[in-house]
Amino acid sequence: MALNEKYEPSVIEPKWQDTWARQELFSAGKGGPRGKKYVLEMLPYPSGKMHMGHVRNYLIGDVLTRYHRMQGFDVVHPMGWDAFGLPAENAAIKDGVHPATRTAENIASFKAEIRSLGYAYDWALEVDTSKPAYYRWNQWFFLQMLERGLVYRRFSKVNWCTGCLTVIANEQVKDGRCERCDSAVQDKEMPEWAFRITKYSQALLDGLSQLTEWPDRITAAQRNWIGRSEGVEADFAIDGTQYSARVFTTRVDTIFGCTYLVLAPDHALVEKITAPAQAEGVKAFVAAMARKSKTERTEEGAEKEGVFTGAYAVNPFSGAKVPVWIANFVLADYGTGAVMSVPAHDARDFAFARKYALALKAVVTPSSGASALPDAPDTDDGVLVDSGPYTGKPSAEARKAMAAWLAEQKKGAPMVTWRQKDWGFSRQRYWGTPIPILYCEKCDPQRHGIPVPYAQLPVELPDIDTERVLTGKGEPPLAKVASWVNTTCPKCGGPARRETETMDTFVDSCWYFARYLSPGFTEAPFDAAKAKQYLPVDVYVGGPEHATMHLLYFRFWYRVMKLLGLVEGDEPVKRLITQGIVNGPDGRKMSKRWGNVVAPSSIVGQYGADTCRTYVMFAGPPEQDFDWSDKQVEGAFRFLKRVWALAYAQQACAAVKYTGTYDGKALEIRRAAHKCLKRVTEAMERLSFNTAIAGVMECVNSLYAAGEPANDAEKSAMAEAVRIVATVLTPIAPHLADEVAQGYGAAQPLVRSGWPAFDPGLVVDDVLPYAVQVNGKLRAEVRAAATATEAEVRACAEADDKVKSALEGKTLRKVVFVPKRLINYVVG
RNA sequence: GGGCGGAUGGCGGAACUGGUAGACGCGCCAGACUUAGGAUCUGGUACCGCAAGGUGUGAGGGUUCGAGUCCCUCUUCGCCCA
Repeated sequence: MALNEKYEPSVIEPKWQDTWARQELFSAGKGGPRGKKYVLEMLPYPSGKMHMGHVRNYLIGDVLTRYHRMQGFDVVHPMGWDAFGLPAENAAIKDGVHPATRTAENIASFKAEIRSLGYAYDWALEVDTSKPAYYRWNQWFFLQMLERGLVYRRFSKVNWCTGCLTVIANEQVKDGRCERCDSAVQDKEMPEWAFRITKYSQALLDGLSQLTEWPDRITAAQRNWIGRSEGVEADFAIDGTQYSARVFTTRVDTIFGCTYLVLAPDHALVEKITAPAQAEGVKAFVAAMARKSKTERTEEGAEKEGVFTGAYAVNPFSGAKVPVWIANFVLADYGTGAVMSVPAHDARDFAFARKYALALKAVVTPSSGASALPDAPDTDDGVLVDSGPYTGKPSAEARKAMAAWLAEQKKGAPMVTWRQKDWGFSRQRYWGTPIPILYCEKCDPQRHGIPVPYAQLPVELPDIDTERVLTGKGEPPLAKVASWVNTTCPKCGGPARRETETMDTFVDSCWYFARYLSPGFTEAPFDAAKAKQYLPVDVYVGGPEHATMHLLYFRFWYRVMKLLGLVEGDEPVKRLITQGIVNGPDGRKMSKRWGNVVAPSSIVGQYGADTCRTYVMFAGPPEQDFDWSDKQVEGAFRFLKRVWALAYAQQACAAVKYTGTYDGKALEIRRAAHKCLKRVTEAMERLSFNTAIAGVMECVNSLYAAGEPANDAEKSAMAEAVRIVATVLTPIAPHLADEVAQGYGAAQPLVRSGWPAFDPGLVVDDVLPYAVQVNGKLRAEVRAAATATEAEVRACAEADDKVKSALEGKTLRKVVFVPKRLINYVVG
């Protein structure tokens, strides 16, 4: 089919999208000579409109999918919907549209946009997490984990978002505000369900060393988040009482320098040990702290505040009596809720001691020898002084010996504490997975919860009168649906009430990638045989903001799935790519607020999907942020038009049959094409998409420079070159590529024709430029054979006038010769 | 404060294991074709200098025949965590 003179993306793009879909070009499971590749992008929340972040995210996966397909891999590339969640429910509160309706509409329009960009998904694998067929397995996992002690109900201080009216995870709190809606977050005591992720803290930490193909910043973020710290617990008796306070410290070597103790304001001992004279002040302080959230209390810049309790604690090592304080910066739920303060060797203790004029005692001389005291604390390890029998020992040695002594005296023990907490996943909202638990007054008076029998799964969300139930006020929405809440106890057959909380949507995204492989499976969450075949995911593409949430949760879940015999191996994802942010043209984050949002649909409408794709990939390396540039978009469009115009002009070449040899211009054309092929192939392997595109541009430039092909050899070379250009452009600009290839006689989409190998004989030049340096400075450039010896290149170089004059009158000390590159004369 | 990234022309960015810095694109300048063009094609474009030549990858030092690349010190910007 002949090419049109004009490049019209709005005509060819929908045509090829239909063709690919009809031919099921991207369906997985059809085998491949080179094995499998699982390419995955993070499960999107289906908001109505795509933004450029999505475009870039899916593009990286799409380019890899097409490229690997062409290389002969069996590629799985699925897409689905993180369909539960707050936005749809909040919208429902506002306008009364049922979340399911809203979500379905959003999915439809999001999907249409995905299609308009030409993404290569296997839609047969589509998953929607808000469907009972999916979330019943969340419930199944919950019950399995409950049986194994990995789910439990606890009464604890939770982060309560005053805007979303629900509990949110620690990971979702940013600067004391809700990451989603930016409302204030309060501490609230309430019961909640939690996953015992801390049981896997060590495993998750150890597993990071396997993740060699993850960006360092992500593994580092997880390491910090898990926050393993090794130390000891030590008991300080409270003078004159039978109580003792247990402290946790990583620096027991400084314990002889402890000059006071600090308890969390809500520490259980506070009430018991406060001296009557101090009672009033302490009470007021505790009450004031209770009103503040923990992020408020501990965030940077927060003033360190405290009060004296009037009690004294006894140092287990020295017997010294030190005052006991309570302060805002000590939290009851971290470590033991009590710390020994050593102002001479800890920055926070130092600041606090300064403020309240507390004593300071140095017990470690820093290894550098230079002490910062008394203006700043010495926080480095060193050698102990004034520390009884431990005096003279280095810090590390002292820590061991002191821990051993504590254990022996039964006054403490070596201890590892973790920053990571268990994952509370109860949400007081409607649009989520119901937690499969029942409460029966008779069988379960303690309200521990009775698991719903497996046979009764799924516990489906009831249909609701949206306006009545989703009011954004009062008790959890599900509690208002009496017909659903009231049910029968599976044990006694008497009346029971359902749990009205739903699950955090991070549960959904913990295992969706496995569900994709067998989305209709009904016997288990997914078909273990498929999982064995395709997992782990080879390439996972998504935003770095998920470092300590989703990317940690799903690693945890993978280990649970292994425990349940569903998967093999420890880690779900081999290679992680975290794409950079697409900012607005003004360099600010794209946002309605700044009016700098560039909608993908408008770019597709104006220039076509291929231009949008080419630009986004050309703008920079995948992991790097970039600012949108309308001018560069024009540039991408111009390039595609140039490709098109070349293909159109040389169309007649496609029919030329030539079997002779190539020389002169014909050979040059072939060299340009094969060098391009080599360059693009190598760039693809390095995920350097921008330089891959640059390589194609260079080739197209030289094809223009070659001018009109004059004979059959040149015409045949030109046709080959255009076909190669179309082929290597397939991952980036697939519609244009297929249209051009078809114009040049291709009978099938390029994805099926494979990725060609370049001709090694055509990518090496016989004659190369050599740099000639004198003492490392460039003095000339000479041309010599690629195989030239040092003597040959010297002969050429020394014939050059500039080189001659630079060498004149100097003593030649050495000559450095780098084959194919340069020669450097070292003279004195 | 800690961790991780960056810093290269007017701009986005190239430069694989140390080997001709600035590929490719944008912008700009000039020319061609045109009634005209913000269309298209061709050429030029790191900086200083008429030139010869010199200077250049955030700053300073080091290793090396040779450093954007490796080492040390510092400045600064961004992100994440406190």
